[in-house]
Amino acid sequence: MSLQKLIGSLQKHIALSAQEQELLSDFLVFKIIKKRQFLLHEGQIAREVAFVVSGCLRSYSIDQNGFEHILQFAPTGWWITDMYSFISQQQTHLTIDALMDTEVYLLSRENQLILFDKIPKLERYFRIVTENSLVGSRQRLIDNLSLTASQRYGIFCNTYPTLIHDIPQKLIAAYIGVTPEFLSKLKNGGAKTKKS
Amino acid sequence: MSLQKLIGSLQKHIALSAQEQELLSDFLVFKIIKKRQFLLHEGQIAREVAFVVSGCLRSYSIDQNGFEHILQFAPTGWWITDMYSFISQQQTHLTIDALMDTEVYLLSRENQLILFDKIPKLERYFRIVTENSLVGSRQRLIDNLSLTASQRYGIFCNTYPTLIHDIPQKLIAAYIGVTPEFLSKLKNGGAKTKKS
DNA sequence: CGGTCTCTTGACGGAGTTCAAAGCTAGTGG
DNA sequence: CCACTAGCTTTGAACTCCGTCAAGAGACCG
Repeated sequence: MSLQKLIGSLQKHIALSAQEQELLSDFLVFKIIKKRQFLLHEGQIAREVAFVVSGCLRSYSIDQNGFEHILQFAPTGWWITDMYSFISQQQTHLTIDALMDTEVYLLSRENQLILFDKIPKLERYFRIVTENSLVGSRQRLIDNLSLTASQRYGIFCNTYPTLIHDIPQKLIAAYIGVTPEFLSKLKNGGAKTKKS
Repeated sequence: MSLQKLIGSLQKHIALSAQEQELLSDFLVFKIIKKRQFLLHEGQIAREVAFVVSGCLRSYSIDQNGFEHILQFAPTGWWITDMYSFISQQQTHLTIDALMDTEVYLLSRENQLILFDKIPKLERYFRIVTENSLVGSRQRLIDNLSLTASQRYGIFCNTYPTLIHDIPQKLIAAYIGVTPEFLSKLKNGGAKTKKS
């Protein structure tokens, strides 16, 4: 059953008894999000964090000129939410939608905090997951400050090898921080040597 | 005593008994880092996380062209380390040094993990601190993808109002992601209208 | 097939960089 | 307390990377 994917992720960091797994599953909600459907819309409150069992979600913000900037892709095995809205229960500035039909388990912040008291090991698990997310976010910040668009594209290909051929190229551009036109020129016209 | 600053930060999120405070303090090391001295050098391992009691630290990476990119400033009340190296105990690519004489409490990863078992509330505290750091890091990523250098300078002034006049301008440039020359032009020559 | 969305390509423009030089500030030593 | 040096800031001109705008060429879906 698909719940095993989530349990498998947990077992990498903590050991849960059968009873604890049972208790946890009572707090989860299974949901299918069809391609192009939304899990979270700007202005709403992120009441839940989602664990992706299959498919792929993305979170992004829309700037004042209407351009999308992708914060995170979440393929199988990843957690995704707007952490700001999730922990403060204030309105989100992000949007989360599905790039393809996607199965998720949802855990509400309310239930998460209850579980932290009932099963302290779960608080440990999420502490570790959050630490790792912070490492990734900080690394991406450094990459954006230090590297050229071309180098960032290379890193994207290494980070999300399964996605490269499965999603529109304009989404990759919105992730690495360039326009779709420029990414296209990077991949094709790439060698723009001045003619001799 | 300066330990009260740290306890005060903890009490914002959790309640510690006198015994627990005592136990915690046995695991902390107080240290003074003079201006320009290093807390962490590229190639070392970040064995500790630091809580700043007074003064200010910064963490930064050096790119292949020798340019510094500042990830974080840590004035009074902030925690700082290289989270990647701290949790993996692998070699760091970051450097942490002091912008002025700075007092810190150091907590080693080893001791932190012991404390998480002895005082689960501390794991909660660091879970919350890490969640908040993640929110800040993700927001900065969005800002770097969406905003102009001028707008990012404005945000810096709001985020670190106490630092603006206390640190060299080139450090602000290295934080917002422009050259010192360009930041200078932003502040002065600012209105570069084409002559009529 | 037709329409919409995506990808490509090119000419032009602009935000930010590079390099260089000169003025300023601040720390250091006598 | 002054002098000297080293680093910081400013300013300018040339340049680069990447964005903008526009038009055409696929690619997907009903």
